[in-house]
Order: sequence, then C-alpha cells, then structure tokens
Amino acid sequence: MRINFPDSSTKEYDAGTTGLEIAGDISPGLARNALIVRFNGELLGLSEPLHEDGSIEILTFRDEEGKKALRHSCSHLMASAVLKLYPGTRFGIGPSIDDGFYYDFDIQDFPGISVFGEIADEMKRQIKENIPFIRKEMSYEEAVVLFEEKGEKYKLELLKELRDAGESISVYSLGGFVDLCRGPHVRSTGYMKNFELLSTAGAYWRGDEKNKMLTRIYGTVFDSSKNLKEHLSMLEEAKKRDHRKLGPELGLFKIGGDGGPGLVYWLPAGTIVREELENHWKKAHVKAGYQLVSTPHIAPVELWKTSEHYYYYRDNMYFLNMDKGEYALKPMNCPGHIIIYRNSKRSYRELPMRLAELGMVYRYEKSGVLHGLMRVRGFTVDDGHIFCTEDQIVEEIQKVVRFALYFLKIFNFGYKIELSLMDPADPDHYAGKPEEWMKVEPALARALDEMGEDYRTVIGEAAFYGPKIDIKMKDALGRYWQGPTIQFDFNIPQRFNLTYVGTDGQEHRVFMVHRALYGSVERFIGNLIEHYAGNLPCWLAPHQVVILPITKSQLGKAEEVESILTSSDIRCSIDGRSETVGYRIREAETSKIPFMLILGEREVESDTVSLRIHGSGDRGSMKLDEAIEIVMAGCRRPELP
RNA sequence: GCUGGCGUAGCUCAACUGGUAGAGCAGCUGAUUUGUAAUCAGCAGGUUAGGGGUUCAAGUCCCUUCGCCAGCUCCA
Repeated sequence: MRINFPDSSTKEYDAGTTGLEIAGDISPGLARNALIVRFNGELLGLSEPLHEDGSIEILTFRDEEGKKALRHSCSHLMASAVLKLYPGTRFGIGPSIDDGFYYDFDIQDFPGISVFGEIADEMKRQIKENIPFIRKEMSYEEAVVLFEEKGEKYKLELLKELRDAGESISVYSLGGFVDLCRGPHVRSTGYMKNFELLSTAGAYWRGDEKNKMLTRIYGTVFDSSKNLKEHLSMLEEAKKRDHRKLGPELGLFKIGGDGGPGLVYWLPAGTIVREELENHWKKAHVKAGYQLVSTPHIAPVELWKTSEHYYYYRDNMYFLNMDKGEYALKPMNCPGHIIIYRNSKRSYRELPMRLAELGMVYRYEKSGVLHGLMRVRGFTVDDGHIFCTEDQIVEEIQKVVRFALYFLKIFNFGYKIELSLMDPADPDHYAGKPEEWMKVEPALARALDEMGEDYRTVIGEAAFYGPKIDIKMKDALGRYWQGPTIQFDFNIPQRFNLTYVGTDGQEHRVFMVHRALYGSVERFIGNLIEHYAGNLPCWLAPHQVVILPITKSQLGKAEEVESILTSSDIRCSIDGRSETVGYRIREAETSKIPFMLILGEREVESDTVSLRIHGSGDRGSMKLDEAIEIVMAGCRRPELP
C-alpha cells in the first residue's frame, strides 16, 4: 500500500503495517514519541494495522490530538485503578480536558483526597505492568449485554444515545477494566509514567443538577517528568498570584462578607488603579472617535421588555418596586444607549455613531459561581455601541479589533481570536433576518482576513442576536481569559426600530455592534493582578515612590523631593518613621512600591539620591535630576493609540 | 442553586479524647536616629461567624442561618 507523509513524500509498505512500524521506519525517536496516528483523517492507535493507501500523520504529545489521547488514556488507567480498589464502582465519563483529564465515578462512601496515594500507587503498579489497551468493535446488542452484566447503568445510557445517533460501538479494555470508548488510546499503560492526581469534586451526571452527583477526580499527565514538573509549578505560581489573596493584601479591594456576596468595595489604593485604567480608557475612546455618555443604573421594566431582556434574562435581574412603576437595575448598558440613539432622528451623516460608557451593571449570579473579581454581582462594563451602515461594517470591525489589540498590547497580553457564527442547521434559533446574517458573517471574516489576523471559526457559537468576535487573552502564566468581545446585534435595532435617514431620504435599519475591551473593569483588574503577580505597571501603581530619609535631619530635603514629584503628578510619600532603613525598605518592597528614593547625609551634601527599584534592588546614588527622570519615565502612562 | 469542605484577634495559625481561648505579624505607646528586605520594650486587641440545643462544663458534639473555598451548570 502507498502511504503519503505530511511533507508530501510517499513510501510503499506491506498491507497490515501498523502506525508504530511506520514511525519506526522514519526514525527511532519518532517511534519513541509517537502516541497515535491520523490516517486518512481518522485518529487511530499505533498498533492498528493499516490496509489501504492513504496519508498518515504520526502524532506526538506536541500535537493537540496526541496530547488528548495520552490524557484520555490516563483517565482509563485511573478508572482501572479505582475499579481495583473500589470494586463496586460504576463509571460515568472520563474525557481529556485542557490541562489534563478527569473521570466521574459513582463510588459508595469515597473517602476523598486522602486515598489519592493509594490510587496513584495502583496506577503506578499498572504502569509497571505495561498493560496494553485492547480495542474491540461490537454490535449495540453485544455491548448492552456486556455493560448490563457489570451493572454499568451510566454506560447503558450512553450506549442508547450512540445507537440513536447511529454511531458504531467500540470498547477498550485495560486489564480488567472495560470501557465504552471511541478512542484512540496510546498502546499501553507504560506511556503514562508522568501523571499526577490533582483534586476531587462533585459533578452531576451529564451536568444536570437533577441527576445524581458523582465523584470526579482530576489529574494530568505529560510526556516527560520535566513538563509535568513545569506544569505543577505553574499551578503553584498561579496560587501565589491569586488576585483574591493579593488584592486585599495590597489594600486594593474587599469583596463580599458583610458587604454582600459578589459585591466589590474598592479601597483607596484600588480606586487609584481603577481610575487610571478608566481615565486612559476614556481618553483613548475619545481619540478613537467615541462619544462618552452616561446612563442611569435603573430603568423602567417596560424598557427591559422592549429589549427582551425581561423575558430571557429575568432570573439574573434585580427588580425594584417603587411609585407606580416597576424598575430594574440594569444588567446591561445597551438599552440606555438605545435611548440616546433614539433621542433624535438620525442621519447617515452622523454614522458611524460610537457611544461609550463605563457602565456599572448588576446581575444576580448564583452564589456558587461567585469568584473574586472574576465573577461578581455588580461590575463595570467598558461598553461601547457602534451604529453604522452596511458599507461601514468592515471598517468599523477592523477599527474595533485594532483598538482591542492596542489595549492588550499595553499590558503585554498575548491573544487568540475566535469568530463565532450561527449554526446553519438551526436557523430558527436566531433573531434577525437571514439576509442580515449573510451580509455580516462574511464581513467579519473579511475584516479579520484583511488585517492578516489568525482566527478560529466556531460554528454555532454565535449569540442568538448576532455573530461575534471574541479575543481570548493569554497571561504571563500562559492561561487564557475572556478578553475583548465584539458582537453584532440584529435583534435590538429591530425591536427598537432603530433607523437612520440615508442619502436617498429613506429610512434604513441601522446596524449595531456591542463591544467591550476590558470586558469588565473588575475582572480585568483581577487579570492584571495575576498577570503581573501584583507588580502592576508603574502608571497603575497606587503608590509609585516612597522617599526614605535615613535620619530626621534629611526630612527637609525629602520634602523638597516630594514636592517636585508631586507637582509632576507622581504618587509619592515620605516614610520618615523612626524605624531602621532596612525595616522601611522591607515594607516598601512587600507593598510593591516601584521606586524607593533613599536620602542620607552623603546624598544631601552632593545633591544626589540613592535609587532602589522594586524587585531589582539598589541602583546606587545618582544626581537627583537623573533619578527623577528615571522615575517619571517609569511612571509615564501608555501612548494613546 | 446543587454536592462536599471550611469559619478562632486586622492577617497567618495554636488550643490532647469536651475542662481557665494562646502566639507571631500588623496596630498603639515609649525608647532608639538608624545606609538598602524585619531595633528593643510595653500596651491593647475575642459573645471562637450568628442563633438554638445536648452537657456539671462547648471553640470542640448536634440542629439551623449566614459567609468563604473547590467543583458542577452558567458567564463580563
């Protein structure tokens, strides 16, 4: 049979040759690293004999599919160990996830994390035995008999679904553990030496809270102990950077408790961070052609009915009953901006009209989902709404994408872009006319293409009211977060009958885009804290400079320096307490103040100052002017776009 | 919301099977005038998250409410 390789070379093999043999033929190294193969688009195990001509790709841990196969395999291994230790266990599902895998078990009286050691030991034992995964295809009826015998009610449920979907049935056995599974898997347990069991949690069968809660065990596995260690230390580092710990420590904010769950109280230092971010945002928006507006926190329920939020978002809204009418706290800013757009008859000459507001919104979130600044009940959306004509769509989208990337660049975030389109199989799910979708979806793709940006298209992920572009931002630990989002809306312009008068004197339906760049100011600050491990860029630092006179006799000079810096808009203070210099430096370091200026007798005499920079230590003495120049340059706000 | 875990001073943590709530840091007062990550001494700080119960006796055991954490579902 003739086999094609990704580099478009071709080679002849005997029918029945396996993927592993082909990998070995290319190089012993590849055979060692190979996990699975992709043959004619289908993922297969390495030991499966190939019988026809086709193209092959040998997949290793570096390939997403290879990584998934290893992790998924490890979930089987863990399940096999659990079965050995807890024979009555029933099995749910055990997929690979972003950074590892999990398996859901129905175990009677599971003691919890304390038995991870035993499970891990059993896994290691099975790894040493190097037990092979054995794949078997069978009919639905055979599979039903097999799993009924074992009392695997969850598997039987899955089986029925597979049958209804007309899928073929395959099972994999690993020693005594037999699982319904499409595969593929790595060849044997010997591949999974570098695993770690991480945590346990409850999870409902099929994610439905009406179902029984199963015990979920999370773990991860890597191709090398080095990579495993790196990952585990990243998790440690993430814990250290947790904004819920750093934020209160640095005096930035307090959340919840007496103040109410999910509600943020910004302390003075945190308020400075917020104001800096918001001021920069406002200036940048004005420069980018937005008009700033401001809308009330509450609005009559009628407005939310027209916008339809009342019907599909009611469970997340707070209501107020006053006077004769009912009001709701705004969960979104759009209706407010609509009121402003509709305030007068609009002409094409006014378009594109870009309205922007840092609008505080309130959403009732279930208590269990609250999480630091990332998930709260009151937050500030850096909202913007663009009203434009069809011809302006591509250019406006490009402007917004560029603008969003500008904000990510300021903070050195990486990013990836996702374009979410409608599901053509389910057209009734969506608001707006099909022809509007037909116009806008290709325009979004074209906007990104023309900019040369890479993006992933996700079919069926569009909001019901329109397609969207989501930018995921990548932080210093390589984690992705929800970042800027740009969403078309066909629903609101229709519901509110938003129009403009065109050159032809006729009224036309306006196109509308929602966009948020920080997303939520609160969440964004949470991201910044973790991204920078609390060492915010100097322009955001609540306290930028502390001046440390060594003795009281330098106080006069210290005040002189302070007034120079203060008049240049630098946030600084003098720490003249009668503590040792070491003590005061330590305190400045732990509170992450970027610059320390130390003044002793020597410095005062020579009109110099000793500069110390947070994290990098003593910079020695220098002319006062020079030090001030360094501080001012360090604290300079980012250039506007 | 659901399942599980947790809740002791502003923070980090002690208090054996129920038997007088205790330290370090931070705070305050005083001494010290200091040269690049912790000077010394003293003082103060608590209805052990709130409520109820069992007991001669509850931080500890039971019930309940609240809050926090992990996960599920959802999401900016």
